[in-house]
Amino acid sequence: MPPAGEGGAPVGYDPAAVEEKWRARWTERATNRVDLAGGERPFYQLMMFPYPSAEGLHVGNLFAFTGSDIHARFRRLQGHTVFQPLGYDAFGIHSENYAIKVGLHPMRLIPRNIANFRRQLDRAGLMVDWSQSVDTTDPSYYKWTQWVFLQLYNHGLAYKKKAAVNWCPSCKTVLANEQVVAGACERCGTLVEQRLLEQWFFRISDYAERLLNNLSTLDWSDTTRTAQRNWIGKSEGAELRFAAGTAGHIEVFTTRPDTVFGATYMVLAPEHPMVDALTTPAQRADVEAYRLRASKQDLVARRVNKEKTGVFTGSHAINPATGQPIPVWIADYVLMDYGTGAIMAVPGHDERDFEFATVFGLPIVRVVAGEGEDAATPLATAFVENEKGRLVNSASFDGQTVADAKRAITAWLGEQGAGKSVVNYRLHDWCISRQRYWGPPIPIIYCDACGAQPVPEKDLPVVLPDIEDYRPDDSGISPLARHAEWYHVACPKCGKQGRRETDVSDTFLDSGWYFLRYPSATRGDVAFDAEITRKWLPVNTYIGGNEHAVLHLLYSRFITMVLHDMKHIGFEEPFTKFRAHGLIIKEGAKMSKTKGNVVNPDQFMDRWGADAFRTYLMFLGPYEEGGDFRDAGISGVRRFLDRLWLATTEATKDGAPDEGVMRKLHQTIRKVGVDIPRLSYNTAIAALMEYMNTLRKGERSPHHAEVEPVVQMVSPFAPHVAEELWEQLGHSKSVFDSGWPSFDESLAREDSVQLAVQVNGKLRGTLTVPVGITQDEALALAQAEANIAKFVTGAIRKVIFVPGRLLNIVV
RNA sequence: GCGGGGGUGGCGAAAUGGUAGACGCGGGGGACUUAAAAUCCCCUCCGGGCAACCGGGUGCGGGUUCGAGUCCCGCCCUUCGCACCA
Repeated sequence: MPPAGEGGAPVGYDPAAVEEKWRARWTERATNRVDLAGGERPFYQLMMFPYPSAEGLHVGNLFAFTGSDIHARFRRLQGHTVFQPLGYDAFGIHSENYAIKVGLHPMRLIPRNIANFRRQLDRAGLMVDWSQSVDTTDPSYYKWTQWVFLQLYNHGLAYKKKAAVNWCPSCKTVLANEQVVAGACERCGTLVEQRLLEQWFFRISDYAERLLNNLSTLDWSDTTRTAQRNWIGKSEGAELRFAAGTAGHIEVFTTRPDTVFGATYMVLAPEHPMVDALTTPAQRADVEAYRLRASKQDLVARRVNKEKTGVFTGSHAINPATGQPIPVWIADYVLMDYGTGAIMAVPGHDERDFEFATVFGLPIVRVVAGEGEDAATPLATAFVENEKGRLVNSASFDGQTVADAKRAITAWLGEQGAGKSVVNYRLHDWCISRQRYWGPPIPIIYCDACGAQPVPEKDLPVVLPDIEDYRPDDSGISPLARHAEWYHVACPKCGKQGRRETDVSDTFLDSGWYFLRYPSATRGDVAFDAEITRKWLPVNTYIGGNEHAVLHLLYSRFITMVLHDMKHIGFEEPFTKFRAHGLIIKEGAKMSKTKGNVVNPDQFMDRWGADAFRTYLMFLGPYEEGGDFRDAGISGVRRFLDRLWLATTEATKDGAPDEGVMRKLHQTIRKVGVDIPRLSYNTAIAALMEYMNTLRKGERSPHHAEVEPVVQMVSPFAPHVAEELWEQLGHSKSVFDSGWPSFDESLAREDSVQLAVQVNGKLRGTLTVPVGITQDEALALAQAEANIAKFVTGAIRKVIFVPGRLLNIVV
C-alpha cells in the first residue's frame, strides 16, 4: 500500500482515488463528448462492439478495447477530433439460449447485462462518447435494421426461397453455412441436420466480384484479406452441357475443360433436381435408398466418412467431346451447393474421381501426359500436375498445353452450344432468416390477395412483442407465429387481414451497418444523417477480432456497397484500415466459462488499478498477436507508474533540464510516436520504461521539462494517472487536449556512438567513436586496439563500414 | 490435404541483412534504514577462466553473403483458418 503523506510531503500514488476522481471529472467536463458537427480533422476510431454476456466483461474484451482506446487517444493528442463510440450487439441466439437456461426473459436479462458491462467499461477508462451509443435490441435501433432490410428488398436483393438449410436440433434453429463448423453447430457442437424451409436470402453473391476486387484497395491485415479471398473462392472454368436423353441436359462446372475427353462418367449430388428423371425403374429402389441416407446424414458424416459411395442412376449422358455415352451416378461427394451440383468425372486427372472410379470399376482414361509420358503410360494415381502436361487421347487437341486446351476446348464446345466460360464463386447468398424469437422481426406482411408486401417505412419498427413463451419448438416455425394478436395484421396494400413474417433476422444484419448509426444515433428521423456521415465515414481505423475476418466484415462491406449503389452513402468500403488484435488465452486455451479459465478484470483493477492493468495488457506482447494471460509481471508495470508518480511529484523548475536526459527524451518521443500507430504498444511501453530509468537514474530529481512530455506519452496507456499528474504539473485543461510532445531531431542526435568492430564477421570489440567518423579513421582506431589488431593476421582484403553501426575487417 | 501465423534465456518478449536477448518478471548481491517497505546501484544466455578474454548459441539440415534470428531450398514441431469447392 502506498505510504501516507507526512508533513506536506507528496502523497504516494493511489490508483483507486485517482481513477475515481478522473472518472467523475471526465463526466463533469464531458471530456469524451465529441462535437460531431463542428470537430476539426475528424477521426473515426471503431472497435467491434461486444455481446453483453451475463458473465460480464472479460480480459479478452478489455485487451481489445484498450488497444483501440490507446490508438484513439493518441490520434486525439495529435490534434484530431476523435470519435470512438461503443455499443452492444445484444440480439441473437447467445442471449436467447442463456435466457432460456436461467429462466429469465431476454428483455429483462439484456438490460441487466448491459448495465454491468457499462460499469466495467467505465472503470477501464475508455475514451468513449456514450452519448452516441447503440443497442441492437432497442426498437429505435432495429427500426433502422428493418429499414436496411427494406432497402435490399425494394431493390431485388432480398428474396425468399425454399432451401435445404442447416438445422441444429439442439438450438432448434437454422444456421448459416458459416455457422456450421465441421458439420456441427458452432455454438453448441450438436451435429447439424438438413431441413427444407422457406428462407430469406440476400444476394451477396451478385457482389462477389466487387467484394473480391476491392480487397486490394484496403489497408487491412493480409491475413484478413486472404481469409476473405478464400471465402469468396473465385474459380474460373467452364460450364459444360451433357445431353441426357429425355431428361434434358446436365450442366456441370469444371475448372478443367481440357480434360473433357477423359470424362468417363458423371456424378450428380443426391439432392440434384434431375435425379428423378434420370433414374431408371430398375435403379429406383437403390437410388431412393441412397438419397434417403444422404438426407439423413449430416455434413459431418459426409466428411468424416471419406470412403466414396454412390449409386448408378441407370441412365447415360453423351460426352460432348467424344460423343460416347457415359454412365450417370449419384454420390454424396458432389455437393449440391457448389457449382451446378453435378460434375463430369475425369478419374485420370482428379483424385476424388480416381478414387470413386477405382471403387466402382469405372474406366480411367489418360488425357494429359507429363514429361516422359505418353498416351499409353498407365495411371497409378490421378495425374494432376498441369504445368508441363500435354494433351493426349483428345483428338485434334493432342499436343496442346493444358492452358491452351482449356481455352480451345471451351471455345470448340461453345460453338456446338455445349459449353461456355464461367466464373464460379464459393460465396453463397446470405441466409438471414432465423426461426427464433430474439431478433428484429423481418418487416414483411403476407396477404392472400397481394402476396408478400413490405411493411411501409412509416410503420417501422415492427416491434418484437414481449411474450412469455419465446422458446423455439421443433416445428421450425418461429415462436412469433403463436401470437395471433401480433401475427395477424392488415395488408398494407389492400387492407384485408394478412399475416406477419414470423422469422427474425440474423445478428450479422444488426452488426452489418452499426458503424453507420453511431454518429447519427440520436436521430429518430433517419437511419443516418447524410452530412454527418459524409464527414465521419468511412471508419478510419477499425479494430477487432480475427474471428470476424470473414462474416461480419464481409457482410458489412456488402451492406455498405448496397447502400452506396442506392446513393444513400458516398463510399463503398466501410473500413479504411482494419487491424485484428490477437487473442488472449489462459493456460494455453481460449478463455471460456466451460474451461473455467475466465479472468475477471475487476479483481485486477481492484488490486493494481485500471491504469496499471491496461498498460500491463498492452505490455504482454505484440497487440496483433495476443498472448497468454498470467499475472506475473504486472508489478513491473505498476512500479513504472509509481516511479512516474514520484518523478512528477518531485519535479523541479529550478535550473535547466539535463542535456543527456533530453536527448533520451527526444529519442523516446520519436520511438513512441512511431510505435503507437503501428499498434506496437509493447515496445512503446518498453521505450517509456527505458526513459524512466534514465530520468530516475541515481535518484536524481527531474526537471519539469523532462517530465511533462512523458506524462503526455503515457496518457494513452494510463489515462487516469496521466490526467492527475498533468494537473499536478500545473495544467488546468485535460492532458488529452494538450497535444503530442514535439520531436526535435537535433536534440535527439547523439554525438558519439558505439561502433561494433568485426574481423571476418566475428565481433572482436566495440569502439566509442564520434558520430561523423570516416571509415579510415575508424579503421585506424580499430587497428590501434590490441584486442582487435591481434585478429587481423595478414593483409586486409576488404573493409565493410556501416556508419554509426559497424566496421568489418576482412583478411 | 491446402492456406496463414509462430518456434530466440528460468518466464513474457526485443532486434530496417550489421554488437542476439532491449524492456519487464523471476533470481542473486549491495547502498539507505534500528528494522521493514519504498527507492537507488550492480550481476543474471551456456561452457571455460581470478581476470583480460576465449569458445558455443535464435527448432533441424543445407545454401547465399564480408556478415543471417532476419533472405533462399529441404525438413520437424506448434497454432489458427479452410477443407470431397469439381
